[in-house]
Amino acid sequence: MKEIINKCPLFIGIKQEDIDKLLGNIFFQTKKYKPKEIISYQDEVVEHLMIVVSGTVHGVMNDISGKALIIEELYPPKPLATAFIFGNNNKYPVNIISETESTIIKIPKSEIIKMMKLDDDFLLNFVNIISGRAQFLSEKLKFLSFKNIKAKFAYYIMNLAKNENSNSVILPISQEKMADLFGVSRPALARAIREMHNEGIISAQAKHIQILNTYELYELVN
Amino acid sequence: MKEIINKCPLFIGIKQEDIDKLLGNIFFQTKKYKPKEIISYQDEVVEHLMIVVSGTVHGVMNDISGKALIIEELYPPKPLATAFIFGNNNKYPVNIISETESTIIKIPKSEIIKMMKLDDDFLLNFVNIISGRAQFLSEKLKFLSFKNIKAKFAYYIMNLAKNENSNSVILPISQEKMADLFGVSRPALARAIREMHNEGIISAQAKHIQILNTYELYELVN
DNA sequence: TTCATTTTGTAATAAAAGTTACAAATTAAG
DNA sequence: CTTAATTTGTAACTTTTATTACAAAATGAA
Repeated sequence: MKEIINKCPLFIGIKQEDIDKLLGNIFFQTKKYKPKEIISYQDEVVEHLMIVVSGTVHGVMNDISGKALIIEELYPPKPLATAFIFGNNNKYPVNIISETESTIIKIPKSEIIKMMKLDDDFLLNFVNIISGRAQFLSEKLKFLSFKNIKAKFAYYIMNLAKNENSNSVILPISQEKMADLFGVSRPALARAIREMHNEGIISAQAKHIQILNTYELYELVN
Repeated sequence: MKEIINKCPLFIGIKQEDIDKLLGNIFFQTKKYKPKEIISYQDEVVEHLMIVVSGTVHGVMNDISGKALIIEELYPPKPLATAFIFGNNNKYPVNIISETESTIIKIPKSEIIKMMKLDDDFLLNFVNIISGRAQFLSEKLKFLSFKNIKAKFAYYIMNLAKNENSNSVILPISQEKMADLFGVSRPALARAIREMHNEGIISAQAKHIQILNTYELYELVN
């Protein structure tokens, strides 16, 4: 179990002995769950930091018909709902269900604060994780908030081009996956690409995209 | 200036003398900016916590043509880009521009950590703010991922009804704001509500909504 | 190389949502 | 209570996207 815990993002960069000291100074529980057992309910107030140390755990949204929509899969040594422990709306965004037999460490909120004060690295890790989450969501939201598919694709290839520092890029994923990332249908994405091609803004040939008119591409994003 | 600072969300609940002690123990700059002066650039690495203490500051996305899209307006005593100081992608998501004459306190990253260790309430405030940000974004993202406006509205009133534990709810915000939250146009939202009303799923009269067919409402969400 | 599989290109049609504009209803302020 | 301001209801029309279906091209495995 120790090997699992010190691979947990919360303890990255902390020496084994410091982790032991940290965990020795606080109160926490280790709890086992059976397959399909509910670990916590959507909208329940989050009182603990939970870390999966064995098994698989699912974040699930249920509808009334009993159909379950798996939102997230969590494996050891992932901490759970880190960004939902504090804040003004600290409730589980989904049901948390043990998929297999699983073991979970539960650390109460008050003890987390203690840990942050005891160890600079833990503090930094914790703050980094939550911040990273906000940043990821912010980026994702930016995508969804573009007004149409052309804008999304324009933004996407502009980012690729910026990283490559070149005017021609090779799409690293299939249209299918890209459509999924953008939250649109695949033919609609293909059509958007085709139209941008026909308008002379880009030259598109399968995965090979060349930016022909940077100005117009920028215009599309807005 | 003191009165401004102790109203800052980061210092809420901290006694004036403790705030003084806190700020006395760390290094920070106070900087003045002229109207239209750029405070920091999009994609620049965030090195400081900035707090607006006078004037107005804009978060702005620029396109190549020079047109500026104001993303956010910031007034005293708002802290700036709190969720972008730490994390693995800690860059300004937008350009930060001083709209008027403005004064800004700049606290280096390392000093923030010091402050978090010096004062429990500051630590909690900071963690609460970035967590709240992640939660806000997560909620917003959930909305955007529903397949149409009816689904968004159905989910929204189901949540209200669950909290109220009743079949009839009173919308707590205007359609205008709701449309904004959903990322849709206001008339389109009004139309969706009207159609659901005509279909007998709900009864809608201004802010008063009554759920008539729970099953169909659930169906809409999926 | 050849054949099966996956990915991409395309089109027609339907559904959803945006835009604009204005009237009716509601709310807030004096 | 009256009036102004805000919010809500509605309609016509346009744009965007989804859906379905199939052909062409690219890829990969035998």
